[in-house]
Amino acid sequence: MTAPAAVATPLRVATWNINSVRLRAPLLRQVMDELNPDVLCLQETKTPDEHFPHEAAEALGFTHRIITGMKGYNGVAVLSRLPLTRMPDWQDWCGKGDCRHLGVSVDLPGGPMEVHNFYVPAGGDVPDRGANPKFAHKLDFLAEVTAWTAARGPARRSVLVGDLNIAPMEHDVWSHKQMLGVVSHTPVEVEAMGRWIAAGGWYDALRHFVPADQKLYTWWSYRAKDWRAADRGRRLDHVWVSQDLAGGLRRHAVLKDARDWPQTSDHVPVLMEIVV
DNA sequence: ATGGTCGTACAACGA
Repeated sequence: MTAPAAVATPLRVATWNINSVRLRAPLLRQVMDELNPDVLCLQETKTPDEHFPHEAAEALGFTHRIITGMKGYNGVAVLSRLPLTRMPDWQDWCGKGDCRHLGVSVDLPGGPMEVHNFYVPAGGDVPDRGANPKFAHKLDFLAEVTAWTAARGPARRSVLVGDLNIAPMEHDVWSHKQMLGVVSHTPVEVEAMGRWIAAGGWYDALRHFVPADQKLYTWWSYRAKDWRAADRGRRLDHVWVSQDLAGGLRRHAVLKDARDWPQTSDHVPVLMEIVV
């Protein structure tokens, strides 16, 4: 007689571009109340490691934390209820030392699972490599990450989340036609993202739940008078899973109401529940 | 067609 299979408990992974972790640490309580993630990946923490609000994270049950931050810009963090190990093959993308990626291993009963937390360069305003060094940096970053991904081979027991600053599909933006020349939705960026996702054999977990013909956004500009009425959003934040985890996808949530919180980020938290 | 708002850190830059 065989032993009964272990009961699979879904893991809850969330991602949020928090746009300053020091300013918005109090909002993490609301993220926990609404989404209750086991692993929370943050981008744009904008904080040197010595000033990270560890106490606030600890108080929410995130006893394991791996962070990489710098003064004023960028910065990513992985907060977890489960033990984490930083992955050894850290890359300094484009040689800039700008704290845009953490790869961690999460200690789970069924074996370790990789979590990659990315903050891809926004790319500035002009979608021209020659005229705009920030756009060149974005494309170079994507090319480097894609080459690294291809060299590692297809992802297994892995999740990739973050602010990837690209809205690849027609209904990831409010107007495909009007956005074709706007950085985040240009064909050259969308193609670069396509090469990245193919290189890792990644699976777009949010679009597993929301059909391609339905609008799906995770970001709304601060500049709109009434962001909800205008609803000119973009899907800049992503959750990708390795093919072997696609069958374990159980539920997603895009916490749109967070966009109305007092002094909130222009991105909203996104949750994925996965049996691993 | 343009300007619109944030955060960091104190002028200007990045988004």
